[in-house]
Amino acid sequence: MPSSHPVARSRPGRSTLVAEVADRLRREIVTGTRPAGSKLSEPSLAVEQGVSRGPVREALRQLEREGLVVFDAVGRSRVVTMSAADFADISIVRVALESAAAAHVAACFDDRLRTTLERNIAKMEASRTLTDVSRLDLAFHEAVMEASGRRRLITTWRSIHSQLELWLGSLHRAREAITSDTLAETVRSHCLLVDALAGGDATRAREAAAEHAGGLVRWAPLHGVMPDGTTGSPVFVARS
Amino acid sequence: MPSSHPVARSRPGRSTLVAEVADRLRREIVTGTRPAGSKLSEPSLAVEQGVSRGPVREALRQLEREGLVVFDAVGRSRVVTMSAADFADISIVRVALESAAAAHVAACFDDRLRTTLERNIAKMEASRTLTDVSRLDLAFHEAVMEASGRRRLITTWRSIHSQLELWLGSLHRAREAITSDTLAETVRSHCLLVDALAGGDATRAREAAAEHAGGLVRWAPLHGVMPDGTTGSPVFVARS
DNA sequence: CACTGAAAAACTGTCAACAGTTTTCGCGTG
DNA sequence: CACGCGAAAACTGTTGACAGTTTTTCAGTG
Repeated sequence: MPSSHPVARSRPGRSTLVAEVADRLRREIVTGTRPAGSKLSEPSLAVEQGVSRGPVREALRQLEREGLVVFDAVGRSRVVTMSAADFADISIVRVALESAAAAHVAACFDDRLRTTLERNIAKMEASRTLTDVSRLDLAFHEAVMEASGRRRLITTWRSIHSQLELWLGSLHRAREAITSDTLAETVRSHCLLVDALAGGDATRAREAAAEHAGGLVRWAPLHGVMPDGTTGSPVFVARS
Repeated sequence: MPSSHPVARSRPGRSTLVAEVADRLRREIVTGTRPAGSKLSEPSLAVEQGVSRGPVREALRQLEREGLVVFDAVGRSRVVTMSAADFADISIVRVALESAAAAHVAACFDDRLRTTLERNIAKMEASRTLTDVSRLDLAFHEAVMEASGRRRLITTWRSIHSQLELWLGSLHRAREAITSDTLAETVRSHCLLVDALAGGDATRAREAAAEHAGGLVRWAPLHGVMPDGTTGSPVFVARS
């Protein structure tokens, strides 16, 4: 297993330049090396990364698509600034997509998937940092999405993937340890989801996924630390 | 009301060159002027549209994001080829997103929205071609999505918008007339959705939206005409 | 000291050109 | 006639340069 996230590189066989720039920049953004709101000028990035403006331009557009970079009306780009409201926004999309995927996965659940997921949960139990848990959580859901076999569901989910990483990362930088309570709750929640998926009932799986992802919404902002370091009350998501 | 679709142009104040190319190309693709599978070479497009390769390149990447263009492993681009399975795929995402939006819209439904939607339905009743109905249908759902006020829900929905247009367009070219039965059913379905939204019950609204969008899945492929002109049986979507 | 305004610096949009690779085409051969 | 095979054409990835515009700097002024 690779140590880096299974991030959505561009097409595999392709020229690696724009992908390299995008990967490096993505990492710098999600790790906080480039803080929210930082200016991203093409010439600076070009010399920094030792390439010309072309690839930088394309990389920035890709990161825009991933929601990590925003362009203003004049064409200038900055690292996105996310508020709790934005996180709620993202979570709505996440819940929608993961619920749909769960309903389909329930219909094609097999032992191979069970093994993958349970192995992931086992690693989660052995984790001691939020960063590790987060990485495993993302991998867990990536596996579920892929199991659904619905290509566009997956690509759409991936398009918000990085934003989740960014938000969670900003949370973790403020609070790296994880309590055994939180960990146990996380593990339990994932086990429940696996059970629901294994049950083969689409409706139950859908609801379990919604509950699971919704749990994160209720939990994450309650740490009270916004990505910009300020504290604020989370904007809430109406649950039906 | 503008005669052209309220398509997702790039940033408004921006340089219009890449947006222009993308818009023109998009129209040519969804209208079938450029059939599925057509090669799209940067130099040809550049001379055709009287610009250099740069803007063409960016426009192609944007259309890739919209799912209208695909790149192979070598970097060559073609107009996407959609199968009934792809349409089912897209519909899954659509149902997921529109259901989520409906749940949120139910909580903030007002008379302004009601007027917009009912006016749209009225125009629909007066339509005589599938093309017109489709355009109004898309506008209807765009209005609902926007009413949800969830930015990422909207942008994500927009990212599959063009693919729906492409699929429906290919269907319509094969069969331009619309029976009064189909029209009545369409209108009825939209009215039901409005009622559900107006009801203020998130769960009911969510289900109504799923039912509504799901109806299209069951209906559209049954015309039996695939975008490439062949006939085939639709791949089906498991409903929970 | 705050403020105005012009000059300078920086940045984006666009273009044309080059290098390496892939595809296409036509020719010769079995 | 089918089939390799090599040359030519075409295409993508990348670069550097130029024009127009925006932002920043800074000197001069009240």
